[in-house]
Amino acid sequence: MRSDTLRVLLWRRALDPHLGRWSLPGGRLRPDEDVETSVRRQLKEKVDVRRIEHVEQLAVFSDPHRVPGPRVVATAFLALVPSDADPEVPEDTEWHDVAKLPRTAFDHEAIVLRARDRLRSKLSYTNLGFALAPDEFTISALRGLYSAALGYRVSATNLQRVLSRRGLLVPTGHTAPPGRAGGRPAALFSFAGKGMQITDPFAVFKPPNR
Amino acid sequence: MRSDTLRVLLWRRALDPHLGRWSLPGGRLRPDEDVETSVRRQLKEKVDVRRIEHVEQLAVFSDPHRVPGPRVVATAFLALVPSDADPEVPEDTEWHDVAKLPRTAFDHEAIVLRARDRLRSKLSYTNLGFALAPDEFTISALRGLYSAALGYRVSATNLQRVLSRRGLLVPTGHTAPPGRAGGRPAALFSFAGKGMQITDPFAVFKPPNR
DNA sequence: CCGGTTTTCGCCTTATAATCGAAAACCGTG
DNA sequence: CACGGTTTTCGATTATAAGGCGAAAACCGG
Repeated sequence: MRSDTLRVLLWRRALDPHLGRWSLPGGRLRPDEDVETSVRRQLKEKVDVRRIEHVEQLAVFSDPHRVPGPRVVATAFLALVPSDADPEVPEDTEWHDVAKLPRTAFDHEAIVLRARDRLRSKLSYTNLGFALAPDEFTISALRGLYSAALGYRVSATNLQRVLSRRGLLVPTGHTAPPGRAGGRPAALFSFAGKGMQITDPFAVFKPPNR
Repeated sequence: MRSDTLRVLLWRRALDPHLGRWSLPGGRLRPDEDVETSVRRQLKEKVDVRRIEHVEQLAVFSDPHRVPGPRVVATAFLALVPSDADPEVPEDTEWHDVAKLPRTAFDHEAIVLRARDRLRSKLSYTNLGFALAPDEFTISALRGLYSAALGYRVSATNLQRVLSRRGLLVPTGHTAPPGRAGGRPAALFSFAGKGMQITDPFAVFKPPNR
């Protein structure tokens, strides 16, 4: 996630099935690890991504013909890094705007879109924003992130109020330097916690009392 | 799902790792099928379940030690049948109350609980009720189903209003025979559609206008 | 016809989200 | 240093969704 675009880390395939096309980082599962530790290992190995704030299972992709040759079952994951992390990426690896994906290898485009959809819905009913935002941020910066991820303009006013009421947003007291064009300096905020947690408005039909 | 309890179909293992314990139906993935068709096949083969109204991926369970011996990666699914289906089950297979699970094989208890949680949350923000309810039902019957699945008493009044406003509930015009104790005969309803669809109140932060 | 029972419906309250506009706090310039 | 231009912030108001409650409706058996 850079400033105002939702992005995904892809790398050019160096091997032959679909050589040269962009593909998601990944690799084989070792016999002594579960899928999540495998994913974390692969991210550390192949790309230098520090500060992975969130990792979650996305879905299994298992179409017998999703890759040429013998069938390969893939367990796709969604992993998020803050917008200010934007790490050095190794050779043949680039961040791509999810809205303008290049030609991808295999079914990776479908996987990316699924991940995007997952992110979109979870942004609304969880605190997942913490995984995209820097440690400190202004409301309008946050607005930018949410807009980019969700795909539509969100109101800064409303975003602040909703997140505040949910107790997710805490003011740091600090204030950001005003932009080159002047304007009131923005207050800095940070997210309350770091693990993902859903925000109840879920349990419609109400738990007994409360 | 029987009347007022959330239930899961388990069968006694006939083979040795954990012989005799209750386990989820399942089996190996064939090289020419994807995981979902595999699940549907297995359900048809091993248990005579007609009217499977919903099937969705739950999660991958891949702990290296989840089963003794060489590691087995499992892709767990959530499948739902209407409460009135309650099919004939073959030998060594039984419906078990999810609230009072017996000793299960491997990590199957964890899987069942995960499935239960998934069902619970989706009941609130999707039309997934259609997969649990008969084609026609009274509001109080539906209330029973939701209460059992969610684990807390839901108000029939509110349930009806919420589902109606969402356009999920349509009156059939028919009316159910009153119970043995008398009382006003209940109107019969049915769900609007059959595929799962999420009910927007999701997109908080608002799509532009509307 | 009458009490007992269950369902249905309307009215009211609460919670959450969205809209709007004005005030606050900064810039650079004359 | 007052001024327009700019961006952020905040309060007041409206809209929408959900929950509580009780009265009315519609059936039973006697």
